[in-house]
Amino acid sequence: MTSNEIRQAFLDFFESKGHHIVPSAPMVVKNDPTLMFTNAGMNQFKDIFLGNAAAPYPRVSDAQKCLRVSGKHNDLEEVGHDTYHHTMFEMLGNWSFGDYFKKEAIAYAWEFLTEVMHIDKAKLYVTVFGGDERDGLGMDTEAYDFWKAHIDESRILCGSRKDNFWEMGEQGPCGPCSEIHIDLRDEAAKAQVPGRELVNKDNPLVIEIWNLVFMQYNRLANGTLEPLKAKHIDTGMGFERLCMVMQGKQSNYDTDVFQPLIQEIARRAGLTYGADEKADVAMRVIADHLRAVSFSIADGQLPSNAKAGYVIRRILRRAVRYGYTFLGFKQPFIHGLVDTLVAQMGRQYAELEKSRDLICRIILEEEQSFLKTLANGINRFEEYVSGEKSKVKGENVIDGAFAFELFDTYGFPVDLTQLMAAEKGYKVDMEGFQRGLDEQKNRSRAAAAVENDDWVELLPGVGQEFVGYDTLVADARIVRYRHVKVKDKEFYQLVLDRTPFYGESGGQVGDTGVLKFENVTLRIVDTKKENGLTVHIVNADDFSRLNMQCPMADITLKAEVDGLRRTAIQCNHSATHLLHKALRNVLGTHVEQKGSSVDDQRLRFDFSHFSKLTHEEIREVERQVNVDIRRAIALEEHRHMPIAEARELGAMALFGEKYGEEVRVVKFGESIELCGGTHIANTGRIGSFRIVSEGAVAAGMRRIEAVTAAAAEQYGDQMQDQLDGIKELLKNPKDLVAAVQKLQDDNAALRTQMEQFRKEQAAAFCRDLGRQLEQNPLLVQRCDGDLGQLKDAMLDLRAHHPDMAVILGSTFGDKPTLLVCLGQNRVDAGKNAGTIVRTAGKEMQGGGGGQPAYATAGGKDLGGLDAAMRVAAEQV
RNA sequence: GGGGUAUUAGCUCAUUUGGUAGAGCGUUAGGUUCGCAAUCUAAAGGUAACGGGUUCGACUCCCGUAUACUCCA
Repeated sequence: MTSNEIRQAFLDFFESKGHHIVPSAPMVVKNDPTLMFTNAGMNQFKDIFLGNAAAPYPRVSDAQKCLRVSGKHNDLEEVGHDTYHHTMFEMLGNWSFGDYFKKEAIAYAWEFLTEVMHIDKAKLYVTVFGGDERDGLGMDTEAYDFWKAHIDESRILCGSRKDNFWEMGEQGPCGPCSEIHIDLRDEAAKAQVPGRELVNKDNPLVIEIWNLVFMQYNRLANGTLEPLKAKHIDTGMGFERLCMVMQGKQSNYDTDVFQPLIQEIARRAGLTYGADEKADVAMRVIADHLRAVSFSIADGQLPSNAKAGYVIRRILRRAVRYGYTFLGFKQPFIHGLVDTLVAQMGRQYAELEKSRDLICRIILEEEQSFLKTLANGINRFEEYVSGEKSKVKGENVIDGAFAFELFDTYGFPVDLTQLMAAEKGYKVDMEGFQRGLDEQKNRSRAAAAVENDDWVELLPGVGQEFVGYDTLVADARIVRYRHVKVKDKEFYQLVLDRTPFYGESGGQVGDTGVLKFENVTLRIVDTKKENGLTVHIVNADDFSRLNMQCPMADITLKAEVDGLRRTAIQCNHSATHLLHKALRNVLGTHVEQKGSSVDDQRLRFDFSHFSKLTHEEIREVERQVNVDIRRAIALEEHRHMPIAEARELGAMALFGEKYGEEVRVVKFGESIELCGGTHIANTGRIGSFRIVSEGAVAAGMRRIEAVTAAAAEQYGDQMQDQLDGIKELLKNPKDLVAAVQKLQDDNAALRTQMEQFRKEQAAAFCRDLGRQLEQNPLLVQRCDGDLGQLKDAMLDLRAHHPDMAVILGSTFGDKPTLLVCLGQNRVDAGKNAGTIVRTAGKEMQGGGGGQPAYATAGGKDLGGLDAAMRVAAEQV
């Protein structure tokens, strides 16, 4: 079976068992501060497990793209060196939300593996939770008994809490789990060591393929467990591993998921996969990382210098580095592999196919930039080795601090430093390097310390409702709150049962406003969304005042959104939709939203497009948006439309966004988008729209910033004021541009004339001094003039009068300046203009310095200038 | 979020206790050539990112801001 057939068989199987098949959620996670990327199949259902959202279907199944590169699961450095670690992989899963439980989950898994995949039962082992004293839990006998019906008891093993008790985090839903393992070894190996002794022992051929999690407890903040009312099933099967089993391979990388990529890499490198271990590792690394990076870009996460974007950049760089070192790719090559990947997976993941061009360009640009970083590092390394520093220590040792500087500041991988050092017979002081790295880590950890107290539940089990589409004021009760401390700043986070406040999401900023209770006003400084919860961030002092006054569980507060600010935000958000449509009209339908940020000041819109917008294009886009504003189109909003119907309507969906089965559709005339944000009731209220800037963000990506309403007027006013100011200065000419042009031309001509005049003056001055110097090589004189000009004159004179000594005193403003210039013969005789001006400068309460032949000094006392000149004259 | 580095001519980069801002490429003009490439000669091109401070004097030292790069979280 091909990998695509296997994936389809899985989905078909669970569909036949009454499961609803949902698409993979984006790999890049939004609205969850604890997670940057989807790292497990259950991520997109986290809201449901936490009880923040209702399940759309009782039974669901999918193939989810996942990325494990940061946090708890960080497999990055393992990838390539073995046969089964990946950054990006697919997780096949089936879920039951309060529907079926252990019995069916076990039966389905067994049926799929043995009757659909026809895997030999003699190769399979299962594990169940063996109990844990600390939690006071006994063995999961339920699971054990259900398994007994399918498999011989000698193949059921009991596992520890580490392997067989699954938890999402410190707190929250959790439960025992049951894993299915497969023994892929040959008969001889099996005869030597029985498979059951190798389960969960990191043997690459006795591996876990499926984990069935039985969520039945909730872990409280104090560590104790309470039973869940609704029990859930959460399963995850490694797709690449299943492919390996089904295709009779011993490595994930030998399946058709990776082989097309690996073969293409081998072809381009002129090598054969399997011939050399180091080259093989490199090829696996590149194949894996290409997938991770391409899918991330398709999901809208570009490589960048911070956070999630930086993780993606690092993955790509690791691939470039392996190709560079072990496969001899000194030029960008990874972008050339995108077509192979699209051919392999583009059918299952349409976003990949659609973003092919963008992915190619961005990877190419990143490769070029990293190769530059490498070249830069190599230069620095060569400089260091050829310089003195490395020889001071006597030994051929590269200072650890230097290796760390290369790595930390210039991004040069330390293993490359080691490699280059070895070629020159040097060693790198790795202990010193590690010290630097440790210090860095400690600094970061100390700075990142955030203290989150536990949630205080006031109204357990009470849900929350967002009413902000329809009203800006609502009565609300506090469901729970917690104290948060970030670097000496204290806040409280509140969850309300009803709220008009929009939590930051989809690029729209959170609302601000107040909560009122009797004579107490709580300022809400920001509103955020966390795992589907709207969290209100409240000033700590305000909250303490309220807290002291009354029992908070009983009171009802009045929640009021800052209406003016919200209106400004809504104008910008609605205008963003109009802009999106206008851009597609003017530039073409290749234009797609790649990022959007809307607040009360301005809107920012990133989109795919490959060249700079011309002035005319910008004007046309602006014009179309303003026409839509003048048409005063009423907002047409569908809050709960089935996604299929929305697509039918032609609504624009964004890749990288997670959509449920029911979506909200926001329609202004021909602009139809899936959007959860808040909007103005009628485009007419936007008033006016101006584009403020247009520029590049990355290869193939442009950014527009614009303003609307009052801000647009203000922008126009500023421009007009500037223009009026210029006009007035130029006495209101008929043609302003021509007038400015003339002004510039005149100015240039005058400057040339002035320069000419100055040169002549300086030349005359020089001639004059020259004549005097022929009479007497010592010249002491007061003069006025530009210091720079005098300098040029002096240096010119020096060339012709090796015996000269010129001392000039001048005043600039109310400050005296002394200038001493000596001919070469005097310098050779040991005279030093620098020391002379320094001593002479004291006469006018100043100091100075310079070079032996030419020096200046300044002072504060104008009256001392003559004395200073006299002192200098005595010393030349 | 924290640390480090950088920002100098259109581009790539030099400039050491703070004391005369330069090079290569590119541009322009001229020479050589029927013309082009090539080459020679010359010229133009600078608010040293921005804003403060220290100093007689700041590209250089200090503080702040912006942008980019980079490492850590």
